[in-house]
Amino acid sequence: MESLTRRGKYLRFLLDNGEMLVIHLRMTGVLSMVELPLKAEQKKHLRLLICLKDRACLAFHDTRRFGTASVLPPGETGKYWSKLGPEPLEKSFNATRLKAILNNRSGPIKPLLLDQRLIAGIGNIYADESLFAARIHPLRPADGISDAETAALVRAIKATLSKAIRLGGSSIDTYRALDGSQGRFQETFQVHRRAGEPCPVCGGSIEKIKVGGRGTYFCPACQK
DNA sequence: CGTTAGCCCTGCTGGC
DNA sequence: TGCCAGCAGGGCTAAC
Repeated sequence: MESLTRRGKYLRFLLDNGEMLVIHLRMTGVLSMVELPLKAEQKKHLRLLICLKDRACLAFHDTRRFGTASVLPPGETGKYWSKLGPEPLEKSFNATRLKAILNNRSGPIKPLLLDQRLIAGIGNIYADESLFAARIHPLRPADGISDAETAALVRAIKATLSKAIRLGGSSIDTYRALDGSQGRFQETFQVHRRAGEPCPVCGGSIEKIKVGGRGTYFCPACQK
């Protein structure tokens, strides 16, 4: 293997022969190192097994089978990503950039944050937490968000994603790191999956609604 | 073109 | 206590 990179939510393994293995874990996908022979439990929900040397293998397990893995031929490793929006942690993702994305869009802000063609890599958890940090209601029309709020939202997205990465991600359900360890970002959720619990800022009750078909958690007092 | 609804899938949860 | 409907969600497609 030449290199392992990430673009949005896609893992990209560039192989020696120029092909690219692309893996998307979706919600329940897990990568781990296993050793042959596999135990019965390791065979359950196994989707892909890549054996390297000796008896060491990279295993891709996925209970819900939403995850994907595919191999791109050498000539097609570039255009695959052309539809994805900017990386939110890059310097070039700033208030000006986000403003341009939200401009002239009358729909609610939250589904736009989840649209990978507009911004790459923000999932449902991180959209909820970012909007809370920026004090923006998830149903706010995107083109009605002020310059100051747009700047706050950029800061919130960067801070939320950075913190989640630092804490190893969110192990709500099945997510584990390669070594099997759990992420700890879920311990710091402010609003996500906390319906009925008190808001950490104002003490009011956190509400849950559906936005764009996704469970959405927010504080109706803090987020306007 | 923008927006929305439905589908895929299985394990867990909540309500009775 | 046991059962089962409903929920969870990223990305794709279809429909409007």
